[in-house]
Amino acid sequence: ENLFDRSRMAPKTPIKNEPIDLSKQKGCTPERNPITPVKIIDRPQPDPWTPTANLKMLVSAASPDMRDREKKKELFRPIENSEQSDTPESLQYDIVDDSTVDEFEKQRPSRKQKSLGLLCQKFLARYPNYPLSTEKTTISLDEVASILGVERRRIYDIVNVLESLQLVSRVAKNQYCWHGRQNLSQTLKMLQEAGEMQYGELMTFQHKEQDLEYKFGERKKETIPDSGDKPLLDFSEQDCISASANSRKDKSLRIMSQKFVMLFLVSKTKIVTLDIAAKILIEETQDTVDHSKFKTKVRRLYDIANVLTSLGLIKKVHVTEERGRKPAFKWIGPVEFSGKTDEFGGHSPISNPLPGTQRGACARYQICVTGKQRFTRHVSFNGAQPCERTRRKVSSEPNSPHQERQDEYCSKMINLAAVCKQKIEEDTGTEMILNSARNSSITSPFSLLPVPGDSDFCINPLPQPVFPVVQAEVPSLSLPTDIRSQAPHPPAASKTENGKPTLVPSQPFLCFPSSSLFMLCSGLQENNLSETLPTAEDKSNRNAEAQAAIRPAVCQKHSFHKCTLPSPPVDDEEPAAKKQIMEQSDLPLSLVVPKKPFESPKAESTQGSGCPSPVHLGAYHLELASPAAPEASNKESTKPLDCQEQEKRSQNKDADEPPPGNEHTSKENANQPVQPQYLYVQPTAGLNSFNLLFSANQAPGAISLASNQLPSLSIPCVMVPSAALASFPLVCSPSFTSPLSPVPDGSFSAAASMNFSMSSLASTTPVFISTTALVTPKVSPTPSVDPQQPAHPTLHLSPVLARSCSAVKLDSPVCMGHPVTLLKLQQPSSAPLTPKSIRPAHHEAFFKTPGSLGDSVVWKKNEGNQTRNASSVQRRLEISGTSLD
DNA sequence: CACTCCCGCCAATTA
DNA sequence: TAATTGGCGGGAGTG
Repeated sequence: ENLFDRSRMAPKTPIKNEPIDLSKQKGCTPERNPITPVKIIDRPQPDPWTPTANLKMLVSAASPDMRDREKKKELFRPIENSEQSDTPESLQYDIVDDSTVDEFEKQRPSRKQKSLGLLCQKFLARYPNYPLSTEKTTISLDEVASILGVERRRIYDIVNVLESLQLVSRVAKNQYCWHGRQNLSQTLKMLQEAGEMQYGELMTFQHKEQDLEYKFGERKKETIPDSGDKPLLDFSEQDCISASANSRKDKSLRIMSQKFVMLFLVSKTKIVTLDIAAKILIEETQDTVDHSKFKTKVRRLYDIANVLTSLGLIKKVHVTEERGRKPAFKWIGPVEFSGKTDEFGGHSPISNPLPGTQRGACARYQICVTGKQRFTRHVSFNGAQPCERTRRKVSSEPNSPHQERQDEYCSKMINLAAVCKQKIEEDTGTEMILNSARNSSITSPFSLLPVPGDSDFCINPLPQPVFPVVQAEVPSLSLPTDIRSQAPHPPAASKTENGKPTLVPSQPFLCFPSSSLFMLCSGLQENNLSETLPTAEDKSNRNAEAQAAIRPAVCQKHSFHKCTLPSPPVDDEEPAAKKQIMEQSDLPLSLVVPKKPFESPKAESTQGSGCPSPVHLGAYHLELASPAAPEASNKESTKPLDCQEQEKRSQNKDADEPPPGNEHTSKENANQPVQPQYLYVQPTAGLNSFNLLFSANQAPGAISLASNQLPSLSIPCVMVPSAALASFPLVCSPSFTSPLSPVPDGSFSAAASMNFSMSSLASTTPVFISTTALVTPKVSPTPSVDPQQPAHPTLHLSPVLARSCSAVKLDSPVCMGHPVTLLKLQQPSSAPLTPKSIRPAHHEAFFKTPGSLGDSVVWKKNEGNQTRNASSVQRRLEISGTSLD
């Protein structure tokens, strides 16, 4: 509406106003830092048009500033008027015309005219929704305040909310940078994910407020330790600035705004009543529940709601309940964030390389979970060092071997993934997946794994056993040492698709924006990590050979779809067309087929997936590679595994393994230890910071072809911020780490299902996930193996996951990051930790918030938040939870 | 009267 | 110390 009006208005508005209007509209243009445009007209009439105005004038008279403002207001009016005239239907404006202005009475700005919402509209009208990426529009608070004729205080209200959605960011003292809605979708996605973590369960029951409240109450208890106000996502952090700034009290308005939005995104009904929102927000805060607090909260919510309404994200509605009708707001903004291309387009700041570069200190994390979902986060480290470090490494190591190996692994992983997908599809049914995908609520936050929810993931059933390999081409961009170069991949990849369309017609695996995915398979179980590493390298060498084998990976369209372009950083964006293409078939992902021949070549690649992000792997890449390599390094792993085989294996293992959770224990009894496989995803442009490691092991198991059961899928994955990697060589150690545990594999598989907690992600802290405690490279043998072992001392996260994983948070809560978060995947065997674990995770869990909530209680959470988060995540992951079924 | 939510005091933060 | 930010809640406008 605004636009509409504006367009009309623009012409109309008198030149004088121009500074204002013009700038706004066209404004996209360059920064509009109009020096101080305002003055222009003003001087003119001081007369107050309304009595009130007079009073104000008098009152404020004291300060010259006020006077100016008043003047400004006057100036502003014309604009307002014009709007009105344009849109008569709209609110009632007393003022019809400038002429009318004369009359004070009429004019007297009604309260509505001064409403924050209207003010916000005016504010928004000044800036383009989708400013050119190249142009940075800066907003001067003073200027805006004067132009709009309001006090700065009001502008803060608006800006704070906008900032929470990243429509603007504060760059300096009175200066804000206008981003427009470019990132809105991403931001919303993030919030959604975060919200799911936090409120997912609650929202499930949202329709029943009572339930909600009830749950909330429960949750409250659980979460007490919660980080509290800390913003789940402190977008502001993206700006490095924030790092230091975090300190600031809490920016409640911003945080509240984010939380409020989260509630909508998580809510199935998309309707949130004010009182519930207020209660939730208050409780989280742990504030006393006193009535005054509540009232205050509600006031704030109105403020926020007004702004959001202006943004067209929500609208006011009323819900009637027994008690009567309550004010509520309905989300009318985008519900699904598939990552619209435009949104993610390179334009988006996030994708934009600049941010990264600009802020040396900040590491940016972008994760494209399912292709659809992409999570971006900027993390700021204490120093810039991390970044540099990373770079250095990258530059320093161009090693191909690792990559190659990775490729192999990747291929395996891919296969697994494919299988998993299939499974998922089978289990869940594509439709469901899609649906779920649509519902933001369903999607699991941060889960890297393909979640049933995600459409992206849809897997096509592989008629045949999965093949190990598929390789996707890696975009040149991606790795300096391009894998491709190392190993010539047969163009075949595409062929693979062609050839075996059946296999993977649409399996989407994971879509990563990043250019490359690596799958690492480690074979072994037996090797210690340390050993592994070396081996991996060795293998890497081998890889070259293997590479020959590699096939081009096929990307599934579906998966890609969602992936769309993650607007990767700048560096190399490929033309859109190209991108698309990539999506379909070439993914940046490079999947390497394991050398081993197992099986059929066909396998599939389908997955592929990747999102095309072009981009720079650069520094990260190297880092990743190195670390990954080690993991990958299992000799065994090298072999390509047949998907099926793997599955079977896994299944077998599962079966073997006592872990309670596994429902789907495979029928097959092969006891082979599963080789741990990892899928390594390089952080490409899109992913910048995140490295993902997936353990293939489980996947296979998880995915039992035979079984339709969802649960089967568990893919272990680890996300690690590149930075983290830099610091830490390996992130994940699946079971293999310990030769100790033969079982481990199984366990690992169990572990496979991963959950990420938002918090963890959010936090700068790197996350480590391992079946065994990662921390110590050496794994304690015992733990893993022993099925009977009691739960680890570590916390149990979610009931579901718990069995498979325990997350431990070393340090601080999410935001802060420094501390490393460990997620320990418990080995299945050991898993039995908690009774909970026993419970099998069901697919459903994904879709629904499990009643697990209750279970959640179990958590031990040292750290409320993370724990909590983890749990929620885990729940989602459940699916993956191999062992489960 | 219940909703809304404007207004601006004033404390916390910054510059 | 001055300026900027922004929490907060009184209380007024609306319906």
